[in-house]
Amino acid sequence: MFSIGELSRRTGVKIPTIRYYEQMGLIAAPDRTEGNQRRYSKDGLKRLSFIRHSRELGFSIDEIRELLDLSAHPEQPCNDAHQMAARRLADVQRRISRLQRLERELERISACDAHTIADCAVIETLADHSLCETEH
Amino acid sequence: MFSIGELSRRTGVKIPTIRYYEQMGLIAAPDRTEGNQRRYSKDGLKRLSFIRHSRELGFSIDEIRELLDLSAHPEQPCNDAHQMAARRLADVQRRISRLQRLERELERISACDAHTIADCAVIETLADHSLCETEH
DNA sequence: TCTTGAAGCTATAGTCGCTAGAGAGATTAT
DNA sequence: ATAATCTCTCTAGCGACTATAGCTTCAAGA
Repeated sequence: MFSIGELSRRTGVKIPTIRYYEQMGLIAAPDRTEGNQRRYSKDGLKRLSFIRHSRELGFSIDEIRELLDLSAHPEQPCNDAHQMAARRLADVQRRISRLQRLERELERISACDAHTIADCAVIETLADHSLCETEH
Repeated sequence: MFSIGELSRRTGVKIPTIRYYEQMGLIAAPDRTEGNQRRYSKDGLKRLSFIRHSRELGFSIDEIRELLDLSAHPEQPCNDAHQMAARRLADVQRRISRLQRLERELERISACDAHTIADCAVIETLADHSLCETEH
């Protein structure tokens, strides 16, 4: 049995966030002590780890809810789960290539060595979109 | 002179977002028609393009405010602007490498070809963090 | 000139995923 | 017993928008 602080330490999820997840229905309301404090079981710990990990991978709260529903029916086909992972993957890849374009442009901007704003590339480049290497 | 809709079309910034920027003090309140509708000048267009472009590069509203302040004083040194670009760049690079780790993990997850949830990698992998290749 | 339909106005509330604070009560260690 | 630390609920705030309702104005055609 863990207190909420203990659970927080073990999962790396902040205390208010745990309570928020409970409110959102992602985790069940746990048993309470006589003094009304939450006490979590190993199961609660596992579920929260699942959630944390999924969030880190970029799944939204709603998607995690779906995944949790899926995992509650282990006899069913896992197509849905795979589709979700594939969507996540595609999204992550899109974000990567977008960021790489930004990286190139910021590198270009940073390379300038003018001494006053008047002839400095940062403002110039940001002001005039047509100067960009790539569209975004 | 552009209407707000025209400005929106030309910059790709949505109408409510333009009004929001005005409220936040990022763009000046423009002149109005007799009937109280906003009318923008070329300058307004330029400024909004600057803002849009900066947002796309990941600058926050506050950072953009700073950049706009800087550009209003072109006689000053541009160190600040460069520092901001450099910070942005470092941040973008961090985000890229983080996403690349997620990409690898999601690829691994998606590669599974089980037929039911019970022996499917998605849920498994998400549930047990220790299975991850890398820490995150 | 009149009419009609698109576009614009303000104000308010909602989104997502938390995070922070106040003020009270519970638990734990000494 | 007491002090220090945790935890409780409730409310409000964050950033950067987005949506809605109910109204007014504009521009183009008849």
